[in-house]
Amino acid sequence: MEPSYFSISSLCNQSLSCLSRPPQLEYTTEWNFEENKIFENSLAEFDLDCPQLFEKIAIRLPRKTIPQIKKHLEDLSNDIEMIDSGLISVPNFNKTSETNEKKSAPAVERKSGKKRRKGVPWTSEEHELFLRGLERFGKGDWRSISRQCVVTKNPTQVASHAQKYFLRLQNSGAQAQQSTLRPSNKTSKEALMSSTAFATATTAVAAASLPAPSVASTSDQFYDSFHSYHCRY
DNA sequence: GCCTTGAGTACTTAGGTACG
DNA sequence: CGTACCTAAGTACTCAAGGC
Repeated sequence: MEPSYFSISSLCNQSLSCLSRPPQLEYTTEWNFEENKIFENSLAEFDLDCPQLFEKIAIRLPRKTIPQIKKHLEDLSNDIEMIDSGLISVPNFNKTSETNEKKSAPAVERKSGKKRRKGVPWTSEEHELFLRGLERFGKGDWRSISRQCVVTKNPTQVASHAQKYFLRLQNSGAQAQQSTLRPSNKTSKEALMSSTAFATATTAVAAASLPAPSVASTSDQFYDSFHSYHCRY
């Protein structure tokens, strides 16, 4: 039985009572990048059991109705479940990776005479799958994450990516911590981003420190990781 | 516009550990 | 004991910023 990250029915049954919301703009059914980002950030910020979750998100997404937001969350949940259950395959980036390697990642001659392939940047999709794998299998099970989630990367690559990822989280956490001690010229928005990054980073690092696979316990940990990463991209 | 430099990131490798 | 895997540390590369 695969873990369900959130119970849609319980969420949908939550009270729809009145929270103040700005006057509606023109509603759109398409979700653009910015809206998705706001949506993800909101999920990272609010607990999924939070009362009036959808109303709070809707305040941030004036061009979306509450039913649209519910549907979007449901779609996201379905995607995760279908990937987890193997009903749908993870998007295969092998072809593009190969293409990219040929285009921009030629083998590089090393001092030792061996050839070293130039690095292929991780896409946001790959990192999202990595985070889902991390949530599902826990820190350390890079083989499972590679085979079942990030199929475009081998276990060594996944491990390497994870290593730098957690290092980055720690660094950003330390920086954010410093920024709270030593005020800077940052704008309030930037300061907010730093504090958010610190909060999410520390949570993600804490989650990652748990023995595998118990890390896959709460959806907020998943979204903390998800959120902190997407702040970067 | 070109060069230098430093930060960021992907990749490699050596050492350690768990398992059959 | 051999194999497979993970971790930590180091290496190589890209790119943006700054100086000239």
